[in-house]
Amino acid sequence: MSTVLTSSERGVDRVESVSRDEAIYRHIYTAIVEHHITPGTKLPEDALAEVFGVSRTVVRKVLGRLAHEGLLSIARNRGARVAAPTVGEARGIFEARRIVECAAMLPVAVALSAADLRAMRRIAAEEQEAESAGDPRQLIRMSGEFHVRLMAISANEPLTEFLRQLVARSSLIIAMYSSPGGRRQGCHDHGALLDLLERGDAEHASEWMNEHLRAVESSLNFSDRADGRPNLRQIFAAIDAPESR
Amino acid sequence: MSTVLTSSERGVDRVESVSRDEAIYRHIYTAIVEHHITPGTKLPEDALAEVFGVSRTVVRKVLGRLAHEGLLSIARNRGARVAAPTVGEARGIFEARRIVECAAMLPVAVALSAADLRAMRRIAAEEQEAESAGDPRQLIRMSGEFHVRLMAISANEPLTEFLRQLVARSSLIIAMYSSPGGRRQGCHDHGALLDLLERGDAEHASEWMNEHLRAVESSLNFSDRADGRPNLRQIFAAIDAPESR
DNA sequence: TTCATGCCGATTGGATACAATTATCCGCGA
DNA sequence: TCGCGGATAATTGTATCCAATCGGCATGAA
Repeated sequence: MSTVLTSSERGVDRVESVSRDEAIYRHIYTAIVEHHITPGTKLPEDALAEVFGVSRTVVRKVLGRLAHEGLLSIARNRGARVAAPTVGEARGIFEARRIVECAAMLPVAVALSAADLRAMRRIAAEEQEAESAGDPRQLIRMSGEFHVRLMAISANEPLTEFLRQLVARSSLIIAMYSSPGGRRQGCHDHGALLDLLERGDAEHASEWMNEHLRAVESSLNFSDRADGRPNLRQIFAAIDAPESR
Repeated sequence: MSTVLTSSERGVDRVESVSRDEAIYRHIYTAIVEHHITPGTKLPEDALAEVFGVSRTVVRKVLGRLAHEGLLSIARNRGARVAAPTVGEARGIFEARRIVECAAMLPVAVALSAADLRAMRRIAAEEQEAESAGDPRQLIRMSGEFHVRLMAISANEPLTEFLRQLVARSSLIIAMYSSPGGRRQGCHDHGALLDLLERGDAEHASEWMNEHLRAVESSLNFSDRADGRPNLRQIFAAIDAPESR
């Protein structure tokens, strides 16, 4: 536990230009987005500082950034926790994605080059591979990558950055609300969207995206755990009946 | 210069619940957005710490937040400066606003209540007052307020927060590129948009917003100063001709 | 048994000290 | 006179220290 990661384990020496802050940021970011740590998990400054071999100062900077992106929630004097979006927040995030991603299909279709299309098809293929291989972690990574890279084709930096945050938070939402029995959220083939864009049919691409995001959202199970803390009254109302029988 | 602001000057004691960080953040934020400090101005940690009567630690935290919102640019070991968006960045920001604000007109029109409409009309009226009074600072504040509050009606927190950042950065852009001779950017009457929304005509509201934002953008003068540093070649190419004449 | 209260350990917030990097200014040489 | 180093001052980056706050636990009373 007290072992300090080597620089290769931290992935620092691979690209020398990446600062130490950035490397630590990516570590925690990836751990959250890829479900290595679950919503609600506490992230004590001391422990992180020890793990990464730095002082709390730099850890706090990184935590502040992650909190600003909505991946952590920091309560004063109570430290940082992996964010646990409420149902309301989750709905808001998906609504924002629908508005932004659908509207962006027009500029994306306009800017789409042959090279872009090739790169996107490659990502879609890797996504399919991950699905057949039953690798949910890789699947969620490539699915997010697909949406963000698609937006990046619009060459609009603010929108792309915003969507990156929304996609990351979507991953949190999936960690919290994905129903075990529900079908995989990646089952929709992103290739169909690329076909539409290749034809320059931004109109239908936008509609496709809208339905896609709605499908992902409705595959989630928002009813189990109520907003905020669990709704004890509702839970025990259901349990009492069998006992009294 | 070395005078520490009193708590009333900092606006802290008005609302006791606002933390010190937040108060300092708002001070700097307002100073930037309302053009009290111009793009490119350096903000040394020491000086700010002295002015606000805190240590560099808290100043640094606030600066980091502002940088993350795109209002400051921080270069390593070179400190923070008020951001100076390039022409490309400026275009990207306005494009993002068009995409987001136009698409949001539908949910806004759906959610619009009578109280919302009243509040928005009040803001539009204050905007008009500021314009007739020739108070550009108040005008830019109310214009930004109008757009953000309008988005807030959609009750979508991520989108509203994103737009708040875009509007703040738009203020920076106006500070850099507004042509002195050009007509005031607030000349478009926001009341017309409210009329459309009152009728529930989201379609035309969206079109109106699109044209409005294009009008604001085209009232700017992007040709004078080129991207990044001044394009010397272009400048001297224009100057050489008269000399050789 | 259960709830309230007070103390103690643990963790975070903020300030200061020190290290590292950069910018500036001055002198030197071409 | 202009350009080029080099030394120094200024500013930022990081670590550590101390104070403040919170949560947990034990104790005691109802």
